Amino acid sequence: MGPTASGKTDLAIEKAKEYGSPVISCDSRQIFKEMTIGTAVPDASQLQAVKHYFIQDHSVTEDYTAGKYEMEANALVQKLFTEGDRTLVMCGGSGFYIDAFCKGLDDFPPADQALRAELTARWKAEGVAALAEELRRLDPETCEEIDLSNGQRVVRALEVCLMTGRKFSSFKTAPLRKRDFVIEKIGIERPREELYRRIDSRVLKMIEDGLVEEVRGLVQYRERPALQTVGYKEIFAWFDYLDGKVSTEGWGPTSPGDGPVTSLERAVELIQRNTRHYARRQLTWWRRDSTIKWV
RNA sequence: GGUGUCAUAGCUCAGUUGGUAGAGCAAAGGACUGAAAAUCCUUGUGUCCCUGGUUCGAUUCCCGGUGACACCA
Repeated sequence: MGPTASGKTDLAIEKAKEYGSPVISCDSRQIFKEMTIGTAVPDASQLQAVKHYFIQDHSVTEDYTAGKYEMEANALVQKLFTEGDRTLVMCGGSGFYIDAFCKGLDDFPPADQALRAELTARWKAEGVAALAEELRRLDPETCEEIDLSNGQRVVRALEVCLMTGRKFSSFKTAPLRKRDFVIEKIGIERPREELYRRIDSRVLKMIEDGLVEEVRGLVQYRERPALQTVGYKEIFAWFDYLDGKVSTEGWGPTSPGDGPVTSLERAVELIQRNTRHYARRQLTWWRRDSTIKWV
């Protein structure tokens, strides 16, 4: 594991060759087959060098989730282990997915998309406070735990309460799943300045490689969760500007204070900045995990 | 060369009827149980361009300087 642009792909392939293992990707965006340049999937020669799993094998039209990944990845790993006593290499930057794989999620029900859409619409129209109030009636314990200004969290908690007739908090009691294999976590660490330089130049490279064209081909899917992704949402916002649409509906393409994306140069700046923000969030996630060996 | 305007946080700027100042962005830290590259929370002392003057007190008013911009020659 490691923040974006830290060099995970190369290290993973090197290690996979060393152990005679495939690479099991643990990346919430490289899993989508329609996204290539903006997610920095391994290139053709890298994919040829070592067998990869969970790289571009689901469609952006699917609602892929950490829960699905936990099940699919564990099933795969069980199968690979039965084929021999071996060391397997997993590689990725999605902290939530990594934890779902390593520690498991409790038995929360998956989302009801219709209900979620309804609640999300209410969040946008009435504000989080209205939903938080309703959640307080149904599940006061959860209200004490989660950040009530976080719309996504409130929507999910409320969604589970309404779907099941049970409190969201009542699902949270199960002990962590035990895995019958040993996990060794290795994280790539780089000086912040160097990481940021790598991010900036990689974004430039993506543009050179044709990111804009890739994004243009995906406009029909822009509302899908998969496309709420750094590198895509900023270019969608630029397209909006070109089309004369200053305001954007639904998912925010950029922060409210950013203003309209008036040029490709501006889009690139925002992608670079948002990627740096993402890298910081990754590092924050991992900082509490003392079992990671940083190299 | 002349006239005018401006000079405040890394950036863009607000403000102080004279009592040493605050927003957005950046940056840093944090949260995270099926949207997670998502979503959300916290953190703002800086020679208020420099010199001198007026004043109990100047970043604020005045003189001069420097720089930027605009207009006129």
